[in-house]
Amino acid sequence: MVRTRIAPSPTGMLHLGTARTALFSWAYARHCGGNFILRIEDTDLDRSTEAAVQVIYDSCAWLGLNYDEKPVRQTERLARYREVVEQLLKAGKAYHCYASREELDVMRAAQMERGEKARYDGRWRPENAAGKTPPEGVAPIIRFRNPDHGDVTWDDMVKGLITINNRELDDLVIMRADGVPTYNFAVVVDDVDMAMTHVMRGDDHVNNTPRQINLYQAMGAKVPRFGHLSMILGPDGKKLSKRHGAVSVMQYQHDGFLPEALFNYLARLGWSHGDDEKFSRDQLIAWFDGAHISNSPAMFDPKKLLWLNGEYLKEAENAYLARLLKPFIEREGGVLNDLDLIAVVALLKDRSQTLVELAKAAKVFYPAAAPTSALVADHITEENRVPLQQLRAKLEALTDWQRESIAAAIKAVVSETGVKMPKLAIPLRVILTGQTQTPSIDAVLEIFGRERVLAALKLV
RNA sequence: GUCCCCAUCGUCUAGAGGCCUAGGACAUUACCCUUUCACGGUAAGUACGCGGGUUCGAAUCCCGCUGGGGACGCCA
Repeated sequence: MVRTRIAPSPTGMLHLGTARTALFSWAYARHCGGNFILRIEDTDLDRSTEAAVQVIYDSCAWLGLNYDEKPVRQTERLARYREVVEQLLKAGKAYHCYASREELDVMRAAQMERGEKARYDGRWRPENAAGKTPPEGVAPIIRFRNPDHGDVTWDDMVKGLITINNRELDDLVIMRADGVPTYNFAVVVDDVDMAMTHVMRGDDHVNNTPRQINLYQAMGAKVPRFGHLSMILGPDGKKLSKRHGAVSVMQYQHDGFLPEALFNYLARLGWSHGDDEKFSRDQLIAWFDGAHISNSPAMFDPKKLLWLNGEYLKEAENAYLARLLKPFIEREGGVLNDLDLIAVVALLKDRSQTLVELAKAAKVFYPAAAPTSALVADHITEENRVPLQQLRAKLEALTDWQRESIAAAIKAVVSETGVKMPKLAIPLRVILTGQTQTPSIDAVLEIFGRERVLAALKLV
């Protein structure tokens, strides 16, 4: 049974990169009929917050990344990590290290200077610590005794065979002095205990993987299949980060994106299925078999996401959109009743790329929005005053207030008076909305309603 | 600096030796539609980083170079 997971740390928002990794893991599990699990990696006690945990839940829920089991929190498993550490210590596969942080900084700086890769030199390894007395009052950390020789090789789901020599690796810290495990250790213990079969994560973890494989082996556990997803880059070609702008999932909700659009975009970034650009969750599940995952980094393209969002907006159900739009309307300080909201959405959805845009465009329909008299004066000329008055009469006489009949009334005025269509439509737009650019004027009149239209035309 | 990874239009990508005078999508430009602005439709330009091999034949395989990215924490 395939089991995958996403393991974010609750230190702020859910990053787009994390979300994409989650999406791929989720899709793969779903494709295989397996399980997808959420694990909160909160071992960084200083930076983890409850609020951030909630953000992770919210982000997953918004994107529809449903998990199959109760989320696991690493801070609830501290006893288990200590238990495994004890076993490793007893087996001579881990040891206490008394080196101070300052001491290690000096060591690394010296190594870099010599042109070497910075790595722990093993000064407290059992074989080196023989004659040493641990410094007074220093609580030791615990390091994993990494093998000295040989290669670690694994067949990566996306990159193929990767081999790293143990000489490149050092003895990683697996537990802090306070008994809290570090990432590399907790991950392995958890993935073993949770029976993970496939571990997908960012490319930036490639260097951790060989050490983790050594840990799996030291624990006598089965090594899962790894898949290292290439990075998402910002427009400058560097790893996507906060300084590039919006990188948090919930920010996109706030900015008026539909979850299905972000979902689709993220799925398509670094994965492909022929020429398919727009696809549903079910299609992704059907197609996502672990192949066709790109092994080169991909730049995040906000324009394409915007386009996709526009596509999803166009095809979304009016009632669904109206519901989503309401908070955005309120944010813009507007008021529209539910009936109007649906009509407005129906009219504007294929002209907007985000809910924010849609909400802004909807402003012209707010009861409060009144044109300035100066603007009106500019557009009411001797040429169109009479036609506008005629139109008012025709509209007043209409028995139904439907777009089609309104259009017919306008056309009748055009043919009877010979005034050009724009000369009639533009002033109407201005009188009603204060803008020269709006959707089709008959549709606008319909939404405004008979009373508001007739009242406005009275001023002509 | 050391190690790891990567390399097709500006961007996301298709391409698993001949189907490629390299396809799709976003973006860009032009035209059409049109009551304005959008939507939509049609079209155009734009790419296999360089150099060596292997092969009858290479975007596809190998090597080197160049370029880019990542990692080198008691962060995850």
